Amino acid sequence: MSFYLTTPIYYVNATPHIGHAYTTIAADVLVRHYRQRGQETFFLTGTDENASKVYRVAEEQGLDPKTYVDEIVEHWRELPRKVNAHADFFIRTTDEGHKRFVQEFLQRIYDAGDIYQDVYSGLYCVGCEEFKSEADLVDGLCPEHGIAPERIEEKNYFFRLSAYQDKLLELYDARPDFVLPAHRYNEARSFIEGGLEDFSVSRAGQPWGIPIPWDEAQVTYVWVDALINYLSALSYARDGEDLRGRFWPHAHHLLGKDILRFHCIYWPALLFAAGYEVPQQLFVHGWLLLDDRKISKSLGNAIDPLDLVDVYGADAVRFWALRSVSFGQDGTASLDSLHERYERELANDLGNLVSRTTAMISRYREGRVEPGEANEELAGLLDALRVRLVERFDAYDLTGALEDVWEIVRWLNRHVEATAPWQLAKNEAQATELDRVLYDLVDGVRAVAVALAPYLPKTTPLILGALGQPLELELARVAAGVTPETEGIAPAAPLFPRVDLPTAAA
RNA sequence: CGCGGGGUGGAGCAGUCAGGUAGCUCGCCGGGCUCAUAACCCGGAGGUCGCAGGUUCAAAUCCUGCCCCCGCUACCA
Repeated sequence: MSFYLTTPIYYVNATPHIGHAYTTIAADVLVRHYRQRGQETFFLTGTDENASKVYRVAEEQGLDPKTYVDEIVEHWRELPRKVNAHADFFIRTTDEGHKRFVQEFLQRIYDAGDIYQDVYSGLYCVGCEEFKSEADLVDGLCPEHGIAPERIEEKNYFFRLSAYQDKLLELYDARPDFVLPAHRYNEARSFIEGGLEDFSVSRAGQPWGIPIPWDEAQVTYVWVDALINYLSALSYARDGEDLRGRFWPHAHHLLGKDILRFHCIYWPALLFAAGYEVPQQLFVHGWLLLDDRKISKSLGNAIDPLDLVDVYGADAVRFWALRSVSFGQDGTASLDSLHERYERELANDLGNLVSRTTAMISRYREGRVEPGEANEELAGLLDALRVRLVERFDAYDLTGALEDVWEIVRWLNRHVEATAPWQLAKNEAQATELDRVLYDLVDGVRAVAVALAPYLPKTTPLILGALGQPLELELARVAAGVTPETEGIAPAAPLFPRVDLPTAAA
C-alpha cells in the first residue's frame, strides 16, 4: 500500500505565513507517520505560478515573468525547509513537464467531448482569478479584494461539469470518507446536489499561462492548471520513471476550507472526464488563527510564528501548531501559547524526563541498563498506544495522537515518583528493583521518542542518542522490552533549553 | 430564509458522528519529593455542559424552536 500526500500548491505571488506552514507541517507529520508504518510514501508540495496577476506584477517591475517567478519561488522553497518538512518533489506549474501534462489532460477531455466553446460574459476579479456573480459583490466591489471586477466578454472553452453531477453524487454516496471531516463532506455534497454549472477552463488574451492545445490563443484557467499538478507531478518528478503506477490513485489531498469547492467537486469531475481515477481522500483542515493578529498588525512589524522557528526551533513550532488546535477545526493560538507549550510540555514534561532518566542511570548504574522482568503495565500502555496511533492518523487526528503520546509521558513522570529510584539506590537489597525501574524508564522514553518522531524529527534522534539507542523509527518499536542491554548512558544536555520570552515589539 | 464555525468549572479546549459516573492543560489553594531544565508528583475548591421544550430507564451527546458570539471586510492554508 502506498501513501501519496499533497499540500495545495501555494500561490507564488503571496507571502509565506503561518497558515501555509500549518498545512506543510501537518502534511510532513502525516507522511513521516506512514513511513513509520513501512508504507511507500510520496510527499508533494510546490507553487502555483500561472496566475495572470503574476504577469501583471512582473510587468510592473519590468521583469520577464519567468525571471520574476524564478526569483520569488525561492521564498516558497524556504518554507518547508524552515519547518523541517521534506517533500519528495517541489512542483512548479511553470515546469515544462507540468505544462505538457496539462495539455495532454485537457486534450483528453476535449477529445471525449466534454469541452465546448461558448462566449462568456462576466464580472472577473483579477484578485480572485475568478468570475464573480452579482450576488458575490458588495457595493459592486469584490468583497475579497475591494476592487471593482472587470466586465469580460470572451470566447472561452467550457467544461461540462453539469454532466458529472450524478456521477459525483454516486462517488460521494459510495465513499462516505471521500472527504473528511464529515461536515466538509456534507458541505461538498450539498453543493453538488444544489446543481452544477459548466465552467470556463480557458482565458483569452493572456500571454501568461499554459496554452490550450487546440487553440494557442487561449491559456488554461489557472485553477484547472493548478489542480492537475497533483497528477502531473507523478509523471515527471523522477527522470525516466512514471510514478503514477505506484501512487495514483492512492492520493490524499490536504487543503484549507477555502478551496473546498475546487478540490471536492471540480477536481474529481475533471479526472472523470479525462479518464482517470479520483483520489483516495481529501482532508479539509481549518484555520490556525492567531489571537494577537490585530495587535501584530497595529505594530506593523508582526512577529510571525514562522520567525519563531529561529527562537524555539522547528520542532517546537510543529508541536505547538498541531497540539494547540484540533486538526480539522478552526482554532486560535497565540505566541504566548507557543512559549507556554515549549516550556510546560516540551521542556518540563519531556525534556526533563529525559534529563532525570539519564542522570539517574549515570549516577546509580554508571550508565548501564539491561532488560529484566517485564513491566506489564508499561507494555500494555505502549501496545495500546501503537494501535491508537494508527487509528488516529487514519482519521487525520494529529492532535489526538499527540495527546495519546503525552499520556505516556505523564505516566513515565509519575512512575519516577511512584518508584522513587533515589530511595531504592540507598538500599543494596533493592538493587534489582532499581534496575527494573531504570530499564523501564529508558524503554518507555525510547518508545515515546519513536512515537513522537513524526512531530519532532530533530528531537527524536537526540533522545535516542542520549539513551544510547539506534535511530530505528518503525512504529513496531513503540512497544516495551525492545531496548537491549545498553552502556554508556550519560546525563543528557537539556533538549529544550529555557528561552527568553520574545516581545512582539522587538 | 446568505454560507460556515462555535457557546462545556476563572482561561483555553476534548468529549457530541456510534446516549450511560463531565475529562485535559493552564490558573488558584494545600501537601509531597529532591533523580531532574526552580523541573516532577499528590490532593482540593470551582461546572444546572447557551436557553426552552421533546424522545428515552438514561441526554453535553438524539429531535424541535429560540438566544448569543465569531469568520466571510489585509493576507491566505
